[in-house]
Amino acid sequence: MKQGAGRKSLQDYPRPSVAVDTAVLTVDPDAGLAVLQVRRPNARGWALPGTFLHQGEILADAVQRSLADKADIHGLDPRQLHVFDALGRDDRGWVLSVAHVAVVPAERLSTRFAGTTRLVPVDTPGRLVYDHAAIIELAVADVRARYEAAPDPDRLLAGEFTLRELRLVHEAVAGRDLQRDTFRRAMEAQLKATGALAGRGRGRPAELFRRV
Amino acid sequence: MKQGAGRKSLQDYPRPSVAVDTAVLTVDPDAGLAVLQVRRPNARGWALPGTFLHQGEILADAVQRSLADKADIHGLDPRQLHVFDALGRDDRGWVLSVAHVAVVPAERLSTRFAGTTRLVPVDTPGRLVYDHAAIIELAVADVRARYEAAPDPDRLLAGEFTLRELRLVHEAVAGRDLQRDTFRRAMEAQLKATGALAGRGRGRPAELFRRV
DNA sequence: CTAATAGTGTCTCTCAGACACTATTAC
DNA sequence: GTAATAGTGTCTGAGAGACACTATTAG
Repeated sequence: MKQGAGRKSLQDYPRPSVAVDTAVLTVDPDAGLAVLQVRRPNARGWALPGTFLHQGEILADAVQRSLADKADIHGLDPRQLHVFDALGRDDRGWVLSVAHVAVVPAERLSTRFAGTTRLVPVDTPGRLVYDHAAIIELAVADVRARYEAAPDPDRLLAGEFTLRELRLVHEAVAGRDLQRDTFRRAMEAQLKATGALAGRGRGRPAELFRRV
Repeated sequence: MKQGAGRKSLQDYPRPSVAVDTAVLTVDPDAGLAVLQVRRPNARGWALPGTFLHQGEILADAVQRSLADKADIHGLDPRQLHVFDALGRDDRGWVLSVAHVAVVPAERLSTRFAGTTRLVPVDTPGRLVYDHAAIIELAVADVRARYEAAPDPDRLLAGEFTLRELRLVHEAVAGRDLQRDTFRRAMEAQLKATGALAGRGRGRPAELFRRV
């Protein structure tokens, strides 16, 4: 049905609050693929970092702000996953949440607030609020799909790396071992050999590669 | 930065308007894969059907309502694609738009409002407002990916159909010819033969299949 | 009979997976 | 020398693409 008398202006409609919630994933040397959680500010338990969208702010900026505030993490490249819009999902009222995923090297998480944040393996995320378990599942599926197609698309590794280093990152993301020779042949086409050798450690020195 | 004195409540933040915009796709006998457009109500040109989210409404319901109102189309199964949140994207103010895609059989579009709607091939969508060209691209990519993996996942065909009928639908979606024998072998594993024959038309009668 | 469509046998090529071999280092 | 790691040759099996053959109908 159209409005009866004249056209409703934008201001006449009640508006939902819009929030962002982010699954910040990293490859932890101990835990493997892990997700950052923050202590809930006014309640018990843990949650994904999130915030309400401020006026005149785009979603990606809200994600960055929430992580700067809650965990002192900067320079993220968040990707949208899904809008969660169930009516009863937030007891504070009518809140839509735009779920995001961001992948950062573990070193960049070193400055995070120790008492109010934790890193948890994605397979055992613990008891979480709202739709946060579903967000983690979407985030993991997204990152795994992207890492199947390209060498370290989220730049967990710096400029040059050996195929062993690359494979260990991909194994952590995939959550399973990958075959050495098959992995090399799949990735080599998307890499550029530098000619330089890694030299450190035992065994034959490995060649260093760069992304194409 | 946290708020200085006390905790801001939900009501203290200005909120964006939230809209939905939907690319309704169909396979038209003439145009192939086509998208439904509606005349802009208070301006020139054409746009994807959309509406503002009403209070206490979920996104999928807003999509259904906008299509019932603007084109008398019912029973959609919309899927979310992306949130468009650029600040200058809507001159009516601060509006987030959640893009959706829905696929419907061409017959279901027969009741659409003739003067205020049109069906346009997805390759030549014409000049559109806002981000609507981008929404169509996302919608087409989404539907093509799903039709590569499964036989007619959006049920453009009714219960039983021949492999020829199925292939013609998939060719329209893909926008290119598909090889008859390869297509059959790929899809047959995901279908159940009924034993019945189609009988109509020239040539050897084709067997009828159902989805698994 | 011919034309048209359905269904299938089969060849080739590519590629993932797997195994094994050689190459180069530390010790 | 042994242990460890890097790099590669090669076999196998699955599957996509392509071609061609047979099968069944209308006319």
